[in-house]
Amino acid sequence: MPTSRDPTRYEQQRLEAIKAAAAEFAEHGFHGASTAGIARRMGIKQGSLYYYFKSKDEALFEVCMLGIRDYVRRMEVIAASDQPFESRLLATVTSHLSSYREKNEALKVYNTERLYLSEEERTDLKRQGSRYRQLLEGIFEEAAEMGLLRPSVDCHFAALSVIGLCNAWGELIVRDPELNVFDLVQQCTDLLQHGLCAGRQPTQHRG
Amino acid sequence: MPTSRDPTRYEQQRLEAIKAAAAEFAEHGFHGASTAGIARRMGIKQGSLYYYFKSKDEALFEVCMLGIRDYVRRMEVIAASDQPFESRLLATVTSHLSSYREKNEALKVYNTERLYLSEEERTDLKRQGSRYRQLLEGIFEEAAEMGLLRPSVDCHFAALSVIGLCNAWGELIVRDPELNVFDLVQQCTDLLQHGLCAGRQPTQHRG
DNA sequence: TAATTTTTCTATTATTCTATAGAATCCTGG
DNA sequence: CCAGGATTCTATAGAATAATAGAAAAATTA
Repeated sequence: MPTSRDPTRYEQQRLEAIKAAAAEFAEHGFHGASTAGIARRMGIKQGSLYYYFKSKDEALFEVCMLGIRDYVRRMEVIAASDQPFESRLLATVTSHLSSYREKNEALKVYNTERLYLSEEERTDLKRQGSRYRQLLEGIFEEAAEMGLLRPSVDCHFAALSVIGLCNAWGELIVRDPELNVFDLVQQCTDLLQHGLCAGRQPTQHRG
Repeated sequence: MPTSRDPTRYEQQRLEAIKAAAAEFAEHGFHGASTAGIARRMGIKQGSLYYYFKSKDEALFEVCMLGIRDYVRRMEVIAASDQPFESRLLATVTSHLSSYREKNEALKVYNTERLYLSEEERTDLKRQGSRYRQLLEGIFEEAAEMGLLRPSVDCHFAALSVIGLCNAWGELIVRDPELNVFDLVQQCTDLLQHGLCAGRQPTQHRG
């Protein structure tokens, strides 16, 4: 007997279904994927899937949610920490790229397929995505106030560039299992650091 | 009567068909797009499309080819020019981002849908894509030899990062018509320049 | 204008796939 | 073992859509 807050078998299986859907959507895209394929990955029949999902759309929504949830959560932690800017940037890139190596197909699906959801379904997701960006942007703003960034750098631009660069490498990581994520994290962080930060001397420039 | 090398009406219309397919694939993805939708954009009926394409797959292939052809061509020009490194980097970013603003939906389709093509069809495209990357990598290698890059920077990584960053911003450019591409080009180039290049003093280091 | 070629249309086939309904099976507690 | 609920299966309805064939229309040439 499961105690009051163990996951039900239903809940467990539903999670399996979401993961199976994530894999299928990541491989074939939402429209190219079939419910039969998802079911096959779970070892059940196509019709049985509808015990866990109301529709294929709902499956996509759940996959996207799964993809972004942890991702945002980790950023919450990084943003809330009192580490210096450089460490936070490193942590952000590490978290982001590791997500992809951990076969987080759901994150890839979130990135590439979410726009096929209905307007309403997307607003929920947008909240999460925006939160991520804002947290990251906040980190840059703090750094900017401390004079750590070059004055010409726009924080909004910086945040989106970090996300964009990491997603681009993420796609490559998913496709090529040989890629060394550790090296990549170093190189990306290095690129961003030099690209965004002021030189060695903190440029104690004050208007 | 068209002279010996004017485009035939057939060729013109076929190009229209490819563009219509590009728009449809860009909006709905390859599998989500319908041949009826492509035909509607051209103002013809669904069945008539097959006068120009053997199959939907062929349409995708042609769209991808259209997307990457000019793109590579422009890089050929940039790579062959004798301008200094900084100008070439700027030109690369400008060319890349402008492609997206010019509603080059085909390039977006190339980026996101090409993996749904058959193995053989993809090899043709891969040649083009690799060429682009190699040309860009070559530019970085030249710069490295001249000591313009920080020694820790890997040229392969640099090239892929430029492409990745530009594609990421490209997606945003396509979705948001308000975005000022000119500003963006500046900011991206700035980020890359500082991120990859050695400091002001060209580090006249010689082994 | 008549003949011929090019282009488009209509109608249809064949297939695929989502979603549903109800039967069958499995599991659990009594 | 039995009863009742949870889970999965089979079968199918219903819709969408890629691709084909042959007729029709439009354009071109003689």
